[in-house]
Parts: sequence; structure tokens; C-alpha cells
Amino acid sequence: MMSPKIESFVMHCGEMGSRWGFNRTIGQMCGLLVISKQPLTANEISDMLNISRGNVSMGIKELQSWRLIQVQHKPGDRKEYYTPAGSIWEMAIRVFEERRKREVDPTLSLLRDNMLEEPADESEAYAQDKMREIHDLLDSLTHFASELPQMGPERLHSLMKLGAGVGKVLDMKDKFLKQSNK
Amino acid sequence: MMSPKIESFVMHCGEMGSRWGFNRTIGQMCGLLVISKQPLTANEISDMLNISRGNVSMGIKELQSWRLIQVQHKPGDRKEYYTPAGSIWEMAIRVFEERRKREVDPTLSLLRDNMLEEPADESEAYAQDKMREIHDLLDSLTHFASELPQMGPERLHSLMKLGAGVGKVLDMKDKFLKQSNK
DNA sequence: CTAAAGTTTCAATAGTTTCTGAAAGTTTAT
DNA sequence: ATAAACTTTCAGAAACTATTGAAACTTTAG
Repeated sequence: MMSPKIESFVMHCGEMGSRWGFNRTIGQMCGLLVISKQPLTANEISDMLNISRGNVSMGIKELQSWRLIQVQHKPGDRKEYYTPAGSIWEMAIRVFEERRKREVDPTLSLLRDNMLEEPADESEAYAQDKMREIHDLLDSLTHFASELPQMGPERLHSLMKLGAGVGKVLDMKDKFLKQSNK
Repeated sequence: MMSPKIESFVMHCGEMGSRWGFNRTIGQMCGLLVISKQPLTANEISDMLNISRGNVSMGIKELQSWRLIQVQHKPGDRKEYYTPAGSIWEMAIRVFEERRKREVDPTLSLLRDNMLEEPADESEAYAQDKMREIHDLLDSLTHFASELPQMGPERLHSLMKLGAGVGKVLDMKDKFLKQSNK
């Protein structure tokens, strides 16, 4: 049915899925759709992965809520065909975005609420300090992440290859700006 | 026992813990240790969070395997006191590193193995293409992440504030290098 | 309107993970 | 060597999550 290479990949996606906030079968479904050249129907997915039709239906709903898959229709065919919604890069961005909405945003708002109140004693003052530290880190990270989509994979690639060299480029930029201001 | 502000933070850490690869109580333990000025004993943790002593012991082991907490001893006291292992920044880096080891490295090696073999047909060729795309993205990300620790939080902060502006800085650098080569 | 082709829902079941608490283990002081 | 103070382990119970499959629903064609 599935070639062994493809199967090993799909099963691995299942394992990873369960660590990344979906469950095993949803991970498998996502992996399968990504490496399939042709769009697949719900029944095909159910057969290829040996999972019940109902489970596939719930999985599709979930993957749609993550904006990772799309429906397609073929003329003269009532079935719904599913494909990944965009490139790997776009899908990765969407997972980050969704997780930010679901996990980071509520955390930031809890931290902010907590920081507004006056600390009642020394231990609360310390706690607030730490919360501010966490808040600032999360805030920086989300700002950065929110710019990624506009950056595209090529620029990301050069940024990533640069690695810690980024520090040097930043210094260079600062120097340059200082000179201009003189 | 715990002030309401601190409690709400700790409970929230529990929720987040369960989405980030630990479980709820381990998340709570970690949150509690991070915002406590004083080191805590296992019994104190057990009392403050209302969880069994055995559970705390397992949680400590797990947090140590993530390199997130440290033991301390007080002179003339046999108990073990626990504190976070480093700053928030260092703890975040450790979580990324551990997850890379546990999740990304095995994925990369599976993808590489799969890509070495000759595709048997068109659909395998397509699958291999997609696998290469995933491989290259993960590979870039891990390279970048591996440089973060040497960068420190201040530089990260300026990089993050820069956001998509990074693109422009990269272009600037490229131009600069071209001119030097002429 | 009805049948056929398809999709979704949801109660029940299966499977997995987490937590407890009692027993076993370890370390230190005397 | 013993007892006291503390920690770890692990089998079983409790809690939670995922999966099935049959019934209900929707859509289209004739």
C-alpha cells in the first residue's frame, strides 16, 4: 500500500505529532498529505493509515483549525480531496502562529496582569521580577516570530547560516549608525 | 500558603508544562522553583502544591534530566534544597537543546537515511523532495539555535527588536561584502 | 421526492499517562 | 551497629485522551 520509505516517514510524523500538540493519528495524516503528490480523500487516508473513517473526519477538522490543510474538489466528483495548505515553510509558520495564540498570548496576559499589582512583600517582589524576565523574553521572541512570514525562507536561510555571526553584523550596524549620526 | 498571585502563576505553568513536553505537576514544580527566592526542599514542594512526596521525587528527576534545576546543601542540614539551574534565558536554551536532541536529531537522521536511497517511482521521488525540504528547514533552524547560547540575551534582544529589519541588515552586509571584493 | 454517495457526530470502549502511598533504600550521627 | 532523617521506587488506582463504529446528517442526481 505505502512503500516502506514513505511508511517510516509517516509513522515518524505520528510520533512527533504527539509531542507537538496534536495526537499520533493527526501527525500521521499530516505527514501523509505532505508527501503525497496527489490530493487524498478521507477514505483513502482511512485505508492507508488503518484508522477509522470517523477518526479521519475529526483529524481533518483539527488540521483545518491549525490551517494546515485545504479542501479541493474535482469536477464531476462529489468527494472532498485534501492537500497541504502551502509550502513546508508556510506550514511551519502556521504552527508557530497557532501555538503563539494558544499558549504564549494567554501567558503574556497573565504575566502582565500579575505585574500591575503592587507586591505585598519581599517574596512577591522577587516573583514579580522573575515574571518580568519571562515576559520580556517571550515578548521579544513573539515579535521576532511575527516578522518571519514576511521574510521568506531564503532570507531565513542566510540568517540561520550566519548563526552567531549575527552578533557581529549587529555590531557593524550599530557602528555604522553611530558614524552617520556624527 | 502561596499568595494568590504566585499561585495563579504556578498553576499556569502547570498548564503550559503539559503542552511543552512535561506533565502538569512538573510544570508547576518548575514554575514554583523559578519564582521562589529561597531554595525549596522536596517536602516543601509537596506541601505547597498538594502532591504526593513520591510524585515530587519523580518530578525532580525529570527536571534534572532536562538540566533545569540544581541541588544545594545547607551546612548542618541533611535535606536537599532545589533551585533553578541558571537564568530564565539559560533555562529556555536548555529546553530548546533537549528537545532538539530528543525530537529534531532523530527526525533529521530518519530523513537523511531515507534520502540516500534511490526513489523507486515518481511518488517516491516527490516524497524525497518534500523530505529534503523539511530536512533543510530543520537543519537551518538547529544551526541557528545552537549559536544562541553564545549570543546571550542582550544581543538576542536587539536582534528580536529588529524583526524583519533583519532582512535589510542582511542585504546591507551582502552589499558591503561585494564592494570589498571588487 | 428518493436513493445514493458522501460526511459528521458522539456514546461507549480501549489505551495511555499520571499520581499515590507504602515499602525499600541511602546517608549520617552517635 | 543502630536509629533517625531523609530519598527513591514501583505496583496499582485514578484520571485523562484517543479511537471506533453505528446512527444521524447533508448534498447531489435523477
